[in-house]
Amino acid sequence: MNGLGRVVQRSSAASEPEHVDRRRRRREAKRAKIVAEAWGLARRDGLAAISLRDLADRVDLQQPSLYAYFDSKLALYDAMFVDGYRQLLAILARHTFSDDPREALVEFVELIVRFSTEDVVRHQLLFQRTIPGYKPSPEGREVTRALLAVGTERMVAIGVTDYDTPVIFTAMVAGFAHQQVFNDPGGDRWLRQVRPAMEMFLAEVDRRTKPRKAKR
Amino acid sequence: MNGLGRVVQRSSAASEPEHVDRRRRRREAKRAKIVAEAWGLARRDGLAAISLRDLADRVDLQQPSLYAYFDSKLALYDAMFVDGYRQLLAILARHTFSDDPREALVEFVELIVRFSTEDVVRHQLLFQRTIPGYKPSPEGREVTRALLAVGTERMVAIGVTDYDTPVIFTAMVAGFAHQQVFNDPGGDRWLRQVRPAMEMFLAEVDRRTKPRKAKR
DNA sequence: CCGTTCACTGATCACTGATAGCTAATCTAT
DNA sequence: ATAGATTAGCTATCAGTGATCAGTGAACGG
Repeated sequence: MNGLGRVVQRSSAASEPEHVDRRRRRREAKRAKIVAEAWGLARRDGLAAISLRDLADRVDLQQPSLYAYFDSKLALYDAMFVDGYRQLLAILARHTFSDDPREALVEFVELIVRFSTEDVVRHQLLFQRTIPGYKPSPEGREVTRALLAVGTERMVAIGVTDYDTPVIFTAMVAGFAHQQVFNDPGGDRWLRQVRPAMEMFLAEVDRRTKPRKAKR
Repeated sequence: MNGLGRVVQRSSAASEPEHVDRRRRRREAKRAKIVAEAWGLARRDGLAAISLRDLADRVDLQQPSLYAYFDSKLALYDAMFVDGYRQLLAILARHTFSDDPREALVEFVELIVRFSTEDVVRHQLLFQRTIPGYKPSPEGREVTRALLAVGTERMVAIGVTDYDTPVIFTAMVAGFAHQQVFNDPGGDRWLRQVRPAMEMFLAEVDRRTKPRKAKR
């Protein structure tokens, strides 16, 4: 090691001295803390009722300091949006799906419905366009695309290759999640019907994929 | 007619002189005007972004005067809620459904999906819990109950009598409306799949209502 | 040790929904 | 016709909101 160890470090990753990295890490951690507290506030007061002053209090800052972490309130919502989708994607990635693709499909839908009921405001932000000026950022669009990919994977697994069938499928998933969240918050009235509904859907898929007599 | 015509009128409807009625009518008309302008503002700026000052300008009032017509902003949202459901109920009442109850079911769902896409913010207010403190008033709950009654009627018409099948049905209606509104605002990607989806649903209903061999 | 960047603050702005107190105009009853 | 009451609207003001700006002190770099 020569006289200035960190100079060597820096040369390895062009203009990235270690303490700068540490600072960035601290900053990222605080950003995450803010987002986490924002979820808490949203659950308490409603998604659209988050107050930046309340939020600042919770993370030991003054209100204007939040603007060092987020360009605007909408940017905060966007961070929450991305965070929420990452939570769902993590759950899906963690889950070990059944080998039977039909069973796996049921599990997939049930996971999404359960995820939605776990946190109403999260469901609102992720699946409904409720905040007036908000449009997902490129990063936001990427996580939604990632979820779509997981869904497409499940469609392919049951042999769906056409364009129309997934349209019906997504409507059903959205509908069950929505109804469970808003019409039976604490219960499982719609969740319990996911399986029979998916069996109905799979019967339809069978009818479509093999038009006439074929055993499988 | 005697000397004081309106005195006679008054006696006819116990403590309701005609000019009082006229005042009430004027007041009711202004209330309706306010609600109508509020819809316009909501469509322009977003449902949660309605400003009472903007709204007051549109109906030639000062902002505090709105409180003579609505106790609070939430009360305004409630009036819009009731108004929106009445619009939908009117459409359903006006429509002459097919004699074939299965065809009528398709029409029913398509009407609702079309209604939703006609006005995104109306769909938001009616079918999603998006305004933080808002809970429908008794009047609001009544119009939702009225819509439920129409749906139940359609279920009965196709021979559904159990408890679970309508749960699936409502999820599908909600899902198609939601997806059409938010994932294909101008188009008809989900609307076009309502019919095949309903045929799938009706096949399932057949399976459930006549378990084994029966022709019909 | 000097200069720069970072993290944060206090003051302030325009705007929001809501309330209080007032003023005409309109209607009621004598 | 006129005193009293009700209605419909106003101005002024409140606390709270998101956003902006100039400034401060500490940490870091050469």
